[in-house]
Amino acid sequence: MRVGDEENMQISEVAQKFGLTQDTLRYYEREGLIGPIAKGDNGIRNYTENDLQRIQFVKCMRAAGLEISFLKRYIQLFDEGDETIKERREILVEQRKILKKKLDDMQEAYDRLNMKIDLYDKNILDKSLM
Amino acid sequence: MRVGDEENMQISEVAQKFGLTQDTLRYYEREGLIGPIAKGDNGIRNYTENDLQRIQFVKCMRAAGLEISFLKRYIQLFDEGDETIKERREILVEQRKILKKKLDDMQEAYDRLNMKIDLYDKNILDKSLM
DNA sequence: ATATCACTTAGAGTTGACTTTAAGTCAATA
DNA sequence: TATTGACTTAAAGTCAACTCTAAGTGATAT
Repeated sequence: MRVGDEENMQISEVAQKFGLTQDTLRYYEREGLIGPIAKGDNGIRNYTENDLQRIQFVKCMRAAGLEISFLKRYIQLFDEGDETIKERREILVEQRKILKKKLDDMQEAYDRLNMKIDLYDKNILDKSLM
Repeated sequence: MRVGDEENMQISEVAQKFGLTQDTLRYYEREGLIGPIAKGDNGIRNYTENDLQRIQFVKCMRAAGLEISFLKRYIQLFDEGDETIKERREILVEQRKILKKKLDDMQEAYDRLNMKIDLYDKNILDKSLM
């Protein structure tokens, strides 16, 4: 184990923990979604607890389909401090709206799939209808 | 108006009706998701009621993020007739599972956005947390 | 008749989000 | 000491799903 940084993780461990690839983690950093991650004398990334929290946030939002560009903007504002609070709130509300629409669309498709499967189970299929 | 086909629609009308572009409709057809759409003597597509139902199905599923390749496969099986019923049901169940996972991920992100916005409204922001 | 408009095709280009490649450093083990 | 493994970089490549371009046809309006 590396001495003097028992609490920090390196990229392979972080990738493992979140089910992301190392490439993706470096890509997110390049794009300004996380970090910049501090590096040791050897040039190797050392992820802090705070870094991990941001990655968790990004992962959750990406899993929901929020765009890299939005996350980039939000995190940028976040790091700029308190004077951006109003704008941050606004873009969160905007994203929530987009997400809500997608959730509704997906729920509709989900219900439709359920009904469809139900019809398959009951052997009552309309040959003209998908 | 075109004579003898009052009940059918041409591509611009269909595009309008579903909020898709003409390019997308032709692309879906090329990929085997809909049609092949019958064409008049002039070579222009004439969408039937049945075509519209399939487009509606495809649109719903695509809005939920189901892949073109799955839709292509499903529709292919559908057109092959009754001996594919078992397989069709199986792939529907598989897609439902994928969709459920996405719905859950999105619900999680949605809840998180809601909580976040709530904190912004109450002015209780933790400076270290996204 | 000439221009405009809606359509047609094949094929090339775009976008977002990774993912891979090539070439290299460094530390630990056989 | 040599090789293995984990890391580093910049840049090119990939993939899905469109989206656009170029070149053309055929019907209708001026």
